[in-house]
Amino acid sequence: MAVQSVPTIKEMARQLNLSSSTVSRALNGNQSIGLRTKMRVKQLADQLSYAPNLNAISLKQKKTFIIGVIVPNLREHFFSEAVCAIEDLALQNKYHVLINQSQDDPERERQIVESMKSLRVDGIIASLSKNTQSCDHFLALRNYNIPVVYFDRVPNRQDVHKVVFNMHGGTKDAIEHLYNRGHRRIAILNGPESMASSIERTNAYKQVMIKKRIKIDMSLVVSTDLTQAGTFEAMDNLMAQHPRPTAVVTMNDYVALDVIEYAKNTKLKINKDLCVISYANLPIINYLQTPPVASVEQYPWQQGAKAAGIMMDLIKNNDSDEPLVFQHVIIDGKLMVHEKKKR
Amino acid sequence: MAVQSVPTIKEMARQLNLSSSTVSRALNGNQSIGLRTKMRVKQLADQLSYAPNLNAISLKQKKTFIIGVIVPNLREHFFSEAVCAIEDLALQNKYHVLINQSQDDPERERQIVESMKSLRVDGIIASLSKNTQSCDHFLALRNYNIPVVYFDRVPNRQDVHKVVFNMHGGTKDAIEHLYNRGHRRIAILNGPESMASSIERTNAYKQVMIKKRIKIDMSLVVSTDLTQAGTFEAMDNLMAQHPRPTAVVTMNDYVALDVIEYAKNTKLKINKDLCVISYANLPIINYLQTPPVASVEQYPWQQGAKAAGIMMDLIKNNDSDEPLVFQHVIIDGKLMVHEKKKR
DNA sequence: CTGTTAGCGCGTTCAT
DNA sequence: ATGAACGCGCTAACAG
Repeated sequence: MAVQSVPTIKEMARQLNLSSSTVSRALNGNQSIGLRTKMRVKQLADQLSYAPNLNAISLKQKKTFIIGVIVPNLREHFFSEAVCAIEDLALQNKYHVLINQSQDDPERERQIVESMKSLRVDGIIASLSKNTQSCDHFLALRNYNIPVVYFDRVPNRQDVHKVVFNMHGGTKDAIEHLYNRGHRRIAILNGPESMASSIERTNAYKQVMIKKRIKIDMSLVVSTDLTQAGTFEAMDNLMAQHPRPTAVVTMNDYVALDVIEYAKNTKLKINKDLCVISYANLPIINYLQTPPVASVEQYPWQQGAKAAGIMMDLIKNNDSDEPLVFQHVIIDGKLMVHEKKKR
Repeated sequence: MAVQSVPTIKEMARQLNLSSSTVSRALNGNQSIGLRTKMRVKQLADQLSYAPNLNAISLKQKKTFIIGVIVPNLREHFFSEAVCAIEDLALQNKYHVLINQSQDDPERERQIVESMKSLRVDGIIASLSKNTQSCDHFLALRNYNIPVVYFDRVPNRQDVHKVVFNMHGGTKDAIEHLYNRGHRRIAILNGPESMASSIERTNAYKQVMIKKRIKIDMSLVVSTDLTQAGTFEAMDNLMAQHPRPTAVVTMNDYVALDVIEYAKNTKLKINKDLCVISYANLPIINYLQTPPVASVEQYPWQQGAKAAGIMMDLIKNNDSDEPLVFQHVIIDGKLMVHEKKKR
């Protein structure tokens, strides 16, 4: 058998003795094509399982119908959930989705942005890597009119579109919940200090403490690298204090798991000796013997969906002359109390 | 400010009073370009943060440098891990990765394949959706010379490249481990009957039973839809038997979690009244009060890496005339026993 | 109704 | 050392 050349419009035109534009029109449902011709073309296309070459179409239309998505990683439930939402919405709008993980490496993030620029994606939805300082690589996309919508981990500037979680409100709720349960010495287990979420948690903490007229003790607010070892070390330091904290608010459920593990190892009773509240509300929390007393739900699906929605609007109005307004959306959390199940 | 046109070779040529071919050559490090010109071009490119249009290049070279990846979902640790490996290997080889989730929906899987075909990806790495019966949509890719490598959930045919887990061996190990601990009535909680893994587990089960001269009781081998409700129902039926099973091998860790939850609800002591072994070896297992006694590690990273490796070979030798040999790689599992930690 | 032509951005001859 | 011309697959403007 001779090497089969890949099906193109031109190739089909040759086989059917037509011009390539006729074939093109037939496939695209143009009115002015004879029914008979249309049928012949469609049948052949079917038989060859023809698929139009999007590269060629993109080149001509200056649109790729691809949305790039950059997230730190997909292992975290938060991001895989957000990505699901984005993928769903994009597919509904006939867009393709190009997902890449920065692995929290700024250099890798740069490369990904560069590669998406080369691919001429129609837009990028991104959550910054943990250590990203500058976002020049994202700003350079403006030369190519590629809009960017950030979510969750966003740059600290006004001239961008972003969807953020209301960390201040969530933390306030968490700490007040603990206060209402009688806790006065409450610790915070933050991520790296450079992360915006760490800073906001600390601010919210201070604010509640002031409101409740409790003396602020900054030795109760600690940063970790989010590893288990880091958490154990931080807990060692916290529990060595006098009086020791009776409650701790952790950066996320993964850290909370490590705190619970730490408690197990040191014979502390979770939610009795040490009360835990975290962020995220992972499904597995429900399978734990001693879950945190509560989690601040961050609604990853909604965050992703909102970001994707903004992106769709931006893309669809990209040629209008409306003055560009930067979208800043804030998603409120909700304190989910994990009641002990009874049967 | 006038609307800035996007940087292209042509545009830069205009600004520099050069021809586009000169600019092209300068950017690609062609020897025959004057140093001075080369510098001028590179500087302008830098200033405009020029990025070559991959669509144009793909059109010409008939290569997109994109690898498509199709997985049922990214929520499962197994798949996100495998995807990480693929992404890493691809990036090392200067390939882009296009990840999509079928959400276990065969129709959506079809659409994704179609869209990747249109994008002219250089190859597809796929794990089939739970309910996919026919893989015609994948076979149609041959018209476009797009190679496919399957992993984990693979089609049951010889004329494809695939990386599979040695389910037979893993299950044998699991059941013999249970046998050695004294269990004689061992149940299997399979996924849908159509899944190859379910069938293989059943076969391995029968084989061990025969070898150990235990009468096979097929009422101990049940299928579920993998939901919590399905698992609870299946467990109700199993535990109603006389004598009831003392051990159960579950499809994966997620099902195992539900079995443990079921046990909690019905006051069964895990690994005492009911011994559990599952597949996957999720990180969270280590945080459970009563983890399964063992898990069959399936090495998702290796599976992904192997599939990506095969794909790279296929792509690089795509124009050679070597007779095409279909790669069938089998990854062996390992029974990981979860010892109780002591401190 | 259908064919011809041109051009999207790029790399690659072939000239000069 | 540089420019002109061509073509990848496709659509759209213009012709008939």
